[in-house]
Amino acid sequence: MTRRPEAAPRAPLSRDRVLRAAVELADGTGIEALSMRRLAQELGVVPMALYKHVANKEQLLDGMVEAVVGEIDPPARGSDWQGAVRQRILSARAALLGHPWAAQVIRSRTGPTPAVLAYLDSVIGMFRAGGFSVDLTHHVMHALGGRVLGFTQEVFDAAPDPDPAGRAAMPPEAAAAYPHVAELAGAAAHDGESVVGGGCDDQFEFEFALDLLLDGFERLRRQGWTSGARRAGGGLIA
Amino acid sequence: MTRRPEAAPRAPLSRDRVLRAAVELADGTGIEALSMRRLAQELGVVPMALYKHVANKEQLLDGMVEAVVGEIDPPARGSDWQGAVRQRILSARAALLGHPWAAQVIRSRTGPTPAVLAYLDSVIGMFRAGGFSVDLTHHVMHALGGRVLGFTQEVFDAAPDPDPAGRAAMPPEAAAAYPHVAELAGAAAHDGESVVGGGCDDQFEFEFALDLLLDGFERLRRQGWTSGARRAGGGLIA
DNA sequence: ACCTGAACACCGTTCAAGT
DNA sequence: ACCTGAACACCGTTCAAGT
Repeated sequence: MTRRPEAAPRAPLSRDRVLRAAVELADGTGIEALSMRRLAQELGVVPMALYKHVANKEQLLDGMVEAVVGEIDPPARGSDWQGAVRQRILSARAALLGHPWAAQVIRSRTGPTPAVLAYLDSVIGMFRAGGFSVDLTHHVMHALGGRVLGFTQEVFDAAPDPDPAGRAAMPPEAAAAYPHVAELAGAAAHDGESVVGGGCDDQFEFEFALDLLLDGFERLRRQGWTSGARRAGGGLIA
Repeated sequence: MTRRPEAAPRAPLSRDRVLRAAVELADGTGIEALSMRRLAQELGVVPMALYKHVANKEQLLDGMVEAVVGEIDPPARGSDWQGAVRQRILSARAALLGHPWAAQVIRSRTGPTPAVLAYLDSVIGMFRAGGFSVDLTHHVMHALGGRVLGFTQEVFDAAPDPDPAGRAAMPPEAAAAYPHVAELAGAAAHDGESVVGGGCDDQFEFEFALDLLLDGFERLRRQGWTSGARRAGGGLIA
């Protein structure tokens, strides 16, 4: 009996195989269920075997981010800056949509990985090519924030309530205490939407905010905006 | 020897005392160091004693959010909607600035606590009073996202590098690979600023994006915007 | 009835013992 | 030289035993 049981086809471990298994595990069971021990079990190895390919869990998460950011489509050629940036950001969003854990993991990193840097570099380049000063480009990138990588700045991370009845319903005493929230929830209900954050059309909301910002950027660029007007007090259009 | 040692003045535990100690501990040592066991130790009690006052750690975090949101200044009277919303959001930001952990804890909650609901209700009410339709108010709240509670949608959660030399320096090979990032970092360096996310004037960037959005909102309101134009394709100002 | 220590089922990572 | 099991220092929470 020297033959190993064929049910456990021990393929040789590699950094790539570890990362792909980690992404798959996080996609399937959620990021909070991703542990070194659980991942090792999934790969049929002892936990310590993973440390041959990643220094620690932080580096594992870095590698997972690289994998997801690598899925973003390359820039399209031949459009104005606004179309180019819009297409690129919506590609980033599409890539991240398949990995619900990605946004929070990216935010938890202390710095950009090479793939993220390359992506940011290309977006910054689009603004520069479109006639934005370095100064304005800087602030505009801040204004986009995480949206540049396709994730929305929602107040809560909660998944939308899968029960339509639970979405629409708001207890009468709550509706009385928070009339404006109730009004919003009520008006959105006939669209199958609900209170801010739950059951809304995320894609529409993302594009609404993105376009509002991009239009504002274009307006500032045309005006030759510089940050010299800092703290001039209040609105930008005074 | 019936006297207890005075060094351990065992004040009676209460929900309020637990929450205040938790906020203090998170402020001082970071949210990742906040554990039920560590908190109990800080209060001089056995871990299980905490469960008399909070059902579990999730409810502890909810209570901490309530405490921080309770610090937000009440609305000011007698300004236009834009000034009122701006003041309220900057108050929220000021409250959260003292608690670096608050933004990520709020995002991790699955739903709004009563204090958060009351705050959102008041902001929604300001838009409605300012002449915004329910429809536009809905999308405008989404566009603000977490910014409505004062936290910025930065790509990374990293604290700025405390070493000024480390902030300005970018290795030559990195500068070559990411020229646009390098240009931004270089131009910002003389201000004591750096690559996107590190060492910048956060307050300025926050207000820059906030005012850009508020100005965009006002423009849509004046135009009588409705969501009927959904997916008309591309920019909002066509 | 109240309180609490031990225990359970986990973590990420170190390290020494084994081959 | 390589591999790995046991161990360390933690978690949040349950539960039964003690007063």
